[in-house]
Amino acid sequence: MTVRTRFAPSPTGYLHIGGVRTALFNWLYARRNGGQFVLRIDDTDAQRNRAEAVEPILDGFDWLGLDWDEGPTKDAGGESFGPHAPYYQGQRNDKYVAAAMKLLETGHAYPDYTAAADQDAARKAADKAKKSYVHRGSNRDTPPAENARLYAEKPAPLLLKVPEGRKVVFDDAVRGRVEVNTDTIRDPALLRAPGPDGVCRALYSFATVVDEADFGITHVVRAEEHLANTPVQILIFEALGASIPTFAHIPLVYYNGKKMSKRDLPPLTADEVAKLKACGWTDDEVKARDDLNIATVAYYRELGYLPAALINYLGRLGWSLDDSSEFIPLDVMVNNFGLDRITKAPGNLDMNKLYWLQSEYMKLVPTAEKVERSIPYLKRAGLIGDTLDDATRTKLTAVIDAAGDRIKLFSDVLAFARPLLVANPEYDPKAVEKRLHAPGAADLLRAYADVIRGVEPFDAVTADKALHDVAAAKGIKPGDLVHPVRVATTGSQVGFGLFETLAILGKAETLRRIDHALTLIPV
RNA sequence: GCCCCUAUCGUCUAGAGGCCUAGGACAUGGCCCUCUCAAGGCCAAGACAGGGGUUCGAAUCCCCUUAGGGGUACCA
Repeated sequence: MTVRTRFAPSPTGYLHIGGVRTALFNWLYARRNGGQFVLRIDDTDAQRNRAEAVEPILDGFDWLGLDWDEGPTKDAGGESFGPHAPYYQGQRNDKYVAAAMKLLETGHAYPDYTAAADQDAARKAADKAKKSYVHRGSNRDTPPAENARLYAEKPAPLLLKVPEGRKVVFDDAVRGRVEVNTDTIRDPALLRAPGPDGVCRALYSFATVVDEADFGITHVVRAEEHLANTPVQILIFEALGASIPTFAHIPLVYYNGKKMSKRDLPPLTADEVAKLKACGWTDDEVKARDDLNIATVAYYRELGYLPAALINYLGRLGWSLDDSSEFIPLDVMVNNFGLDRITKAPGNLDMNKLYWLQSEYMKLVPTAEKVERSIPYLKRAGLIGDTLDDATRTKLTAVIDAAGDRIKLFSDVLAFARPLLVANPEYDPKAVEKRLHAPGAADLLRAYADVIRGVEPFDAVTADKALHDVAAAKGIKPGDLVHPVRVATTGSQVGFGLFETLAILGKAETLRRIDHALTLIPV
């Protein structure tokens, strides 16, 4: 039997990284075993079924490279592809109703006419007696034929008749054996009472089981929050006469020891906001994007993380390859993935470690590719137009090459490229104060300018030699000259190698900038 | 309340009775390299939640306690 896994997000308008990890495990397991990975949209909460809510999810998967074999089409227009279409639960209600009617006829389900008030009272009474409330509906013991007649006449919530005095046992692929007594399981609602449109809509647990059976899902890998309703679902599988998939409940992803709820997530740091603004974002734009937090894929994408780094990090969170591997490229992960090495305890999102992995992956990206991938960020920042002319591309390539490992995120390219791409650098007042207003700085700059005027050819090596010559002649350490020259030509105290910087600027521009910097120094 | 799950350095984890004086990684601290910033090299500090058992022997098995978490809907 081929392995078939699935991921079933609710359309909320953004893609949560906890969900991505669950999806990744499903995807990995399917790919490892030559099976299929199915994407299903759980929109039984009908009103929210809008393309705009689904799009960020599909878009995110696309960016991450997690491809699905069956499911909604990428345009998020509401269409599906695959042998079991549609893959939107909102479009599958007739199937759920049909399955429920079968259960009604076979006596596995019954309508419940219990008044809400009576149910509440019973619940409160049980609570008072320190017992768990296990709901059993009004028509539980009515003959099936009678119930079917009643239901046709007067539809009500349709409940599953949970067998009494039994144990539901299953072997969870990560938790191990789980046993639950059916006497502690309430009769769950399968179908709601008719809505305003007269339709009886399926509840999540029922819809999911019907779909799992219909899609032929063999392995249900999902978040731990679903562990508790697994016994109920197994009972539904049994009533349906469907084969029961293997379950694997993976622990949640926490942040600072807590579930990642929006209010506990940190706001964007000043550094992150600065990076976005360097990429051309306005304060209002940043504020308007309330999905920009560490729990969403959008955050990583906008700041310029590599999908490969996020995937590695998320895959390694709660799963390990062995006792020492941290850097695990996707192909290695695919070839070695198994449900048996998933941890049982929740894991905390560690931004430091993710960032470290990001830098490791970034080191491996060839310069030409870095250039290509930086283009959207540079465009947004207005540093380049719609097309990248050859001269700028050459300059940009040189910048990215010279910046090397300093570029951790694609948004970092801006900090290195801007001073060199722009007509005049912005002078950081602190840098000017410290390096240009230092005693003797102007003389040193003039001395250096005088020397390089005659240097031919002008490149990193000759610029370096010229600086050392000047330093030696003046009897100072090279560093004492490097600093003022750096600030004079880039406006900043930090950057990659000074001589690479000067080479990229060229002799004429270097001299022009030094001249300009001299005007900033009071006589 | 009731049902269920979980528990190793700050964090992610290795560990399935003796290979454990508990290994690796991120983060942290120190030193080296160095024109700044990165990168790199070396070193350091840092954990089996607590208590009972079982056993010749327990991080590993059992029980209790404690602490977290999930569920308890005509939500998903």
